[in-house]
Amino acid sequence: MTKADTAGSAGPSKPKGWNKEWNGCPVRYAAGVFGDKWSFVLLRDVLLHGKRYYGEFQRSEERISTNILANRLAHLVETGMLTRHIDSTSRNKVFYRPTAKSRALLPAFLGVMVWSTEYDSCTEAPDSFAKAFRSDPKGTIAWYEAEIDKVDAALPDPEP
Amino acid sequence: MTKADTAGSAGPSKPKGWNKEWNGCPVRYAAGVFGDKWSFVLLRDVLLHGKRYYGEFQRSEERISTNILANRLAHLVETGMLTRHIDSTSRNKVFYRPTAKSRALLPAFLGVMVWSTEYDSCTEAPDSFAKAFRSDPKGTIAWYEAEIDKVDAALPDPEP
DNA sequence: AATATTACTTGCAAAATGCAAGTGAGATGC
DNA sequence: GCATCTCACTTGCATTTTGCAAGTAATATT
Repeated sequence: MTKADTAGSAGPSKPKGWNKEWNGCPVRYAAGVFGDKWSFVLLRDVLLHGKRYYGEFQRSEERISTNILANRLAHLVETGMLTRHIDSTSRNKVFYRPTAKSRALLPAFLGVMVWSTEYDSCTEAPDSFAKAFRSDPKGTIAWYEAEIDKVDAALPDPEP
Repeated sequence: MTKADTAGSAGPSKPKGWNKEWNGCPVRYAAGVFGDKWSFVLLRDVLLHGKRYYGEFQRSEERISTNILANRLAHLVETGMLTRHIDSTSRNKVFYRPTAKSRALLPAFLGVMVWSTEYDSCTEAPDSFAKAFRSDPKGTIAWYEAEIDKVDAALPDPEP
């Protein structure tokens, strides 16, 4: 068994309620896919911060522990939010790419950010962001989509 | 000490990372406020299903256990998403009302629902919902806002 | 006065999380 | 060709959170 095949084979089990019965209702479904702190933060890293490599996620400022990171990445792959690839230029590295499904979350995600900048008194997001999104949501979404495309275009050929 | 004063005084402690350091970044802030299964589902009940009373939340189909329910309601009150009131017509009952802050989440919330209806193959949401939101987001939001107003208008005079 | 409701609280077992220390495959240096 | 390093996880164990069942106190009902 190679290292690349073992991902998600062990470690902590999934959070409660992340089973087949936890869908049907759209809110419940969403909660099952990204309704926990770490999945949410990882999606941010992928969609907004251009992070793709395991090591990049690990180094992000929230300091997720490595077993939870592995578990959540596997969960996001399982739920079709990310795809996992071996870096062809350095076969011991792995990267994760957002899928159409996770990219389709961008509008809602940005909506949440606008809400946060309005209600978090210590927000670090510039006022210009909320302003831009409110005056031209489609344009703002398109800008983020383009950024994602740029990041993915710079990645090596995905191996599997 | 009266019963009405004891809410949130004990029970399980808050989930990790729900402290003062977990803000700044808008995504982290949002995760701190409603980035867990139960808070998310409770907000759905309040914003979309017109639920207001402790007993109503308890009876909703996900069967939240009563200690977690009390804990999450207290958390949502603390974070300014809900206000807690004693029912003046039956002083052993308590209801919770959405604030401007939680109502401001409606657009993002509905965006998430549209996403779910698109990607959950067993979604129970009608196709008409996503269609309506996509063709007229503002109108759809306004409709839900009006529903919330109706529910709140039917409530007894809030006591404290 | 007795019983029922309602909104929680408490105790305990089960599960998830966090941390530190592995492990094994592939890259790198010499 | 072998030691060393990097990288992506895994494992074990202590701590924390969750879930369940059984209270409890205040108010309402009969």
